Amino acid sequence: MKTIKLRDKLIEKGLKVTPQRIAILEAVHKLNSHPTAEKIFDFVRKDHPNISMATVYKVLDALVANGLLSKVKSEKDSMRYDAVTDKHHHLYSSDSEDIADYYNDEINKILSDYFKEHNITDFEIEDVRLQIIGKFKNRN
Amino acid sequence: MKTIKLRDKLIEKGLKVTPQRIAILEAVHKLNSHPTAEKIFDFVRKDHPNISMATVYKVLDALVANGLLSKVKSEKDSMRYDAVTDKHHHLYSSDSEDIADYYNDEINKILSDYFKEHNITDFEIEDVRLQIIGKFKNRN
DNA sequence: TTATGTAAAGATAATAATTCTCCTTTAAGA
DNA sequence: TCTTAAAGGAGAATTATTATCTTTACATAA
Ligand SMILES: [Mn+2]
Ligand SMILES: [Mn+2]
Ligand SMILES: [Zn+2]
Ligand SMILES: [Zn+2]
Repeated sequence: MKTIKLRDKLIEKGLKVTPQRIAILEAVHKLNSHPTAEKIFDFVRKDHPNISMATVYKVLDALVANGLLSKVKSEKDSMRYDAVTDKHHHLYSSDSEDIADYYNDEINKILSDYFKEHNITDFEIEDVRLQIIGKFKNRN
Repeated sequence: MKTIKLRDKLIEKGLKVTPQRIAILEAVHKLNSHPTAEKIFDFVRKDHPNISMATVYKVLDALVANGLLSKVKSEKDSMRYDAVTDKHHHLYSSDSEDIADYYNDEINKILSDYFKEHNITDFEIEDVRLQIIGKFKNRN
């Protein structure tokens, strides 16, 4: 995604446009691997050697709160960040920390139709996400 | 679940039977709310005032590794533990830290049938779990 | 039944991830 | 250009978890 686009998204949300925010947004897009805050920090530091870890966390929080990024749960202690904010699911590796995106509108429809007919007692569904656990093949 | 049952499960797995292990297993069963290590510690401490937090973590790890408990991912920093080790899904509250179990064999079959016919490129599925996010109603 | 080896428990330090506090800088609008 | 609120940087603090080291006690066999 173009920097100018990211800039517009920030403005749209009433957030100040700062080099750090642009850099962090770009980093998550470029890394494209559900990076941790640490990974993002290391990447951004190349161009912004004075950026602080606290800034990374504060910016990530703000971007997630405004829907420009999303958070992904992981088995490990650290949070993972995601440039994809559209509805999608995740493939989790059972033997590494790899997480991959999984888009499937067919299954979205199956689930949405199912839960339209079978509602859960005392629970109002807002979103349904799949955690697909398994092994990535052809990795070298 | 009876203490004697828990004792047998430990023996079956070749784990030494200790009062701490029994107490922690019982605690997770009794709390029945996907408790954190801290919550488990507080509960167990009533009967075992000398138990250490390190023991709680070590025992939880051992029990999870041996399939007597399971772990549940959460949005927050801390892990949650689950007495239910059978296949099931989770309802996550979008406005609190509540997590509830959700069993549904019908949907298990739908998903398993679906993925039997539509396999994911370069990925071998081991398990599919639903994260159902929404709001619990009738809570007081 | 007691002795003994080993796995586990307890105390506490260390580490890792995240948040907070406080001060300085800067983006954006007047 | 000036003003000001919002954001960034440095580092301390907090929280969750893990590691290390010593002591205890479960399990088994003499
Ligand atoms: Mn943490
Ligand atoms: Mn941690
Ligand atoms: Zn994703
Ligand atoms: Zn559960």
